[in-house]
Amino acid sequence: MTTGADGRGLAGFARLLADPTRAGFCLALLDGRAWTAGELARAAGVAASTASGHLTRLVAGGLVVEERQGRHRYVRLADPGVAQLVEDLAARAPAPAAPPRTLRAASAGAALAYARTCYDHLAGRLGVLLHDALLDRGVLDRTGGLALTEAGMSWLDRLGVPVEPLRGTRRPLVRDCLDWTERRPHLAGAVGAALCGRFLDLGWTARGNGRAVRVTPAGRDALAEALGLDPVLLAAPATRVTGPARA
Amino acid sequence: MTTGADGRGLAGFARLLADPTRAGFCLALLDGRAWTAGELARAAGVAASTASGHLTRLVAGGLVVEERQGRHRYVRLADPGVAQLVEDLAARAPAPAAPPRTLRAASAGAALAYARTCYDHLAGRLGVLLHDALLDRGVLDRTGGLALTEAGMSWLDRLGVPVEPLRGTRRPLVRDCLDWTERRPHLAGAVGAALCGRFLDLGWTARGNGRAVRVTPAGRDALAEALGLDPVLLAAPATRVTGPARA
DNA sequence: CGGACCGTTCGGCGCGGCCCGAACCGTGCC
DNA sequence: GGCACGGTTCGGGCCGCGCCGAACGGTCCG
Repeated sequence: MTTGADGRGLAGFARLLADPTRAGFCLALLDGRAWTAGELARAAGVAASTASGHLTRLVAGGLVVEERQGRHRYVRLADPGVAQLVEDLAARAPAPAAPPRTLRAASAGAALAYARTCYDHLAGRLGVLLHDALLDRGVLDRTGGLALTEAGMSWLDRLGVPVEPLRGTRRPLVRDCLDWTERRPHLAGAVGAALCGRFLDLGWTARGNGRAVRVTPAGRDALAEALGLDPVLLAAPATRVTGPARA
Repeated sequence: MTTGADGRGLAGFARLLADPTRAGFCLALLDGRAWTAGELARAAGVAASTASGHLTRLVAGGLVVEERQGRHRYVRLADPGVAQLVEDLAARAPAPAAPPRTLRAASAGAALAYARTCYDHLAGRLGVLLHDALLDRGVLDRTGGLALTEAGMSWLDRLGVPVEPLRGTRRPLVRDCLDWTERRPHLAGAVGAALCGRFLDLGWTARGNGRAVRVTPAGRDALAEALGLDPVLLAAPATRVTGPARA
């Protein structure tokens, strides 16, 4: 019943994340997509055989689920709870001693700081902007905990995101998620995920490389309209020089 | 900024919990109290020298803070966030293969299943009962996320738990915490912690061994009154052999 | 002042697990 | 059919680290 009065269960579970390679896998999977075993191996810089073993352990431990298609082994985080766990742990982990910032990392960082997915919802400046706008519009309410208002439910409905189907799950409708780059909360939970998906479906946003997200030209005006914001606020990140990142 | 694109930071942090002894320390510290190094060593069944090294690592990693008094080294979890992290991880960890239930563990388990602290708030049947009663009384509201109502704030005020001082912190006022034994949510967050402390201050509850909590005779009537419940519901755990099967 | 007690440091031992390369299997494509 | 490719399995090497006991230092107390 209680999951082990001694620490063996907890330790065994934590050990899954206690290896740099496995931890790197999980961080990569935070983009919410399914990766193949080989992609993860290359991204982590280990041999395919090594990656294979790690994935088997992660699957056995319930952190990750796999789906075999032909000769590929697709793998993704088991559920949003796992994603949150990884985020929480990573947020507390001290930065690994003088991160060797390459130029590429820095410019990728700029795109990520502007907008990215946090597992399955929006993060970065865009995520925080969304969160703030929803508070301003009365979609969310914060007197005594974060909650979705009545007005918010019809707002979502008009956007094509009916709330009722989201209720069934054990997942909270709305939840705070502390933004790494902004150090302020953005919107997570079932509604946060549904909104992120809806924006992609509508073509208001599109995925960039990795976890990066960009706002499409059409999305810029539509989002501003829906949120009651000035479109200027949704301008792309500063590195306009090279044009928007490739889709 | 982002805490390490590679997994080294995360892995190093997770490794703190990846050892059964250190994990056991953290689980013990979930009672919210400060333990001495020796107490933890005995509880975990390791030599004092071993425990000393582990504690040094936990402190360096920020999971635990220490306070030296004379020849004692007192240690406790660094903050509620760490406690939540440990709880979340432990809840996901699979039970460690055939837990050797001793008689003593079983009877201690009964007390714990009735009422215990979950770091700094109430858990167990009592914690879930509290949570449900607060929903019934309209102190909490669950339409669209867990939130504290206006009525709830004045209810807390009458109880001697002013809400305003709780707002300053980054901690959410109210938060769900999944109960290990009941498999249903109980109340965590700043309000959950304040209530737990207030009940102890008022003498309505008292600490037992470890994380166990009991309701005092006076507290039984006072709690029932405050929550609008039948005092019978607050009866002690089933020393009464065939109590209702614990859900 | 001397003894009891708590905690730390150090040396040494042994296990576990992380890594790779090589060989093998199955799938998909030309 | 034959080749390219993704993934897995196996064996071997290596390093990290968790454990203990012994010795030492600091604190409290009689």
